[in-house]
Amino acid sequence: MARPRKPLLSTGRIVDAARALVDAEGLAAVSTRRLAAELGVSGPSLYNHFRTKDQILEAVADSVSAQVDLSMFEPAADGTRPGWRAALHDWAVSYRAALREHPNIVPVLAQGPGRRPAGLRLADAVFGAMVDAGWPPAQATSIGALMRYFVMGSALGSFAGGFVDDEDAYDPADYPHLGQAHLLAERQEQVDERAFETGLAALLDGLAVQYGQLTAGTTH
Amino acid sequence: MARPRKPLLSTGRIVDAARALVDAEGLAAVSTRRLAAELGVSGPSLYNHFRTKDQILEAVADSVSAQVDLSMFEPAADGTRPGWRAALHDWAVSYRAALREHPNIVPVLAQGPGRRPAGLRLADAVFGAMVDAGWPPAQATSIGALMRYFVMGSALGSFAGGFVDDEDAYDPADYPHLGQAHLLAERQEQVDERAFETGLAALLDGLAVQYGQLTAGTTH
DNA sequence: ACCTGAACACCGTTCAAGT
DNA sequence: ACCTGAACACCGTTCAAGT
Repeated sequence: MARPRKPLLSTGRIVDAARALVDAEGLAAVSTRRLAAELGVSGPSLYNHFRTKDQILEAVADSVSAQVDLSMFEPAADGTRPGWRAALHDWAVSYRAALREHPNIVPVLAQGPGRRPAGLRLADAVFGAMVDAGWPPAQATSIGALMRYFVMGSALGSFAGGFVDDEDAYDPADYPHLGQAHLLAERQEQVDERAFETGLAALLDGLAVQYGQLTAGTTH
Repeated sequence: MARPRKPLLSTGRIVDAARALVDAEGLAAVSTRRLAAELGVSGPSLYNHFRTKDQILEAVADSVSAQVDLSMFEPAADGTRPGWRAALHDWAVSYRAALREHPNIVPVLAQGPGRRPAGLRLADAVFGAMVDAGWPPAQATSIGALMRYFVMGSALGSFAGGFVDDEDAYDPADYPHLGQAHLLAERQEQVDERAFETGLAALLDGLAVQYGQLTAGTTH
């Protein structure tokens, strides 16, 4: 067949298949030929729907950004809003959870929103909410950036999983304090979860101090 | 020539050339053939010194980890030590500075220390210093992890540089708060620097609160 | 031990040809 | 408009052959 009466492919089908492949086998497993085979077509067919392979991966990244809950930045039905601290906390948790469901695409996401709509919506929501809460624009920008650093860093790779699960790798003569490091790998999830919550709480506590100084500065 | 009397290659020369290539043209530009050409040999020659291309990149990553200053975790000549907060601050600044000199290798570094000696030395130093400062081991682990999240996230990609430098990309109807976002790209360095310092200060302030509660708990 | 060229099984992308 | 196979210029890696 050369051209079917109904298109075999669509951008949506390609993105779904690419995301499944990335999740199952990693970024390196995604080749245009492999992805096309998964979709039952030949490799060059994809180029009718995307200009490059990179744009397919960008679309996968954006589909993951789109999963992040942003509702905490909107006023509730009764017109009230959660405080900026609570909103920021819940957003960071949702953000990290979305990335951890698709960890292999995080390096692509980490390149910034660029022109990806879901990434831009996310940046718009957090910046707008911080400004509305009384943060000066420059500080609101910093908050968007530093939260991103922390969430991306925590999702990019497991801290605990970065250590090999082999006691012999940690010679006490070379690394006197890593005697238990080989245990990290098996408690990966707990270790990373706890570090994330600890860091997030510290970050928000520290920002609250700065916010207090801000208000103090305004009053006199 | 088949085999020269003096080896043409060494692991050191290969790593230096690979790091230069990564810095100049990015990870994607590193192919075994290209790297070999840069070194004046044929592609397969590299396999006499490294088992895979990935191991070459790991070695480059470790050579960057080795640049991170760890001296703030050691006792000074007079036996005194900086406090854990000051040490952590200076370490984070040095860590980020080292990564920002070689941003293209950060995704490799972000996979964790694995068996890379400089990466393990770094993890050993910060964990040991936190325990010596009185943090319980589990919390010292969290601190190592959360500092890594933040530094890696801040080095992995510029926040500001992630936005395109094109006013038309930010339709006010879609992104009501991103009217100035196109200006971020040109102030990239300042914006990221400021966000990093703001976040680092917040993180350390927040940890200081937790440290205070720790001591309070011990006394009664 | 350390280099070479040839070879294998892949890549991303372009393009003319088909309907 | 949307698919195909053929082709181009690449990949990482293996291996027998050379000294």
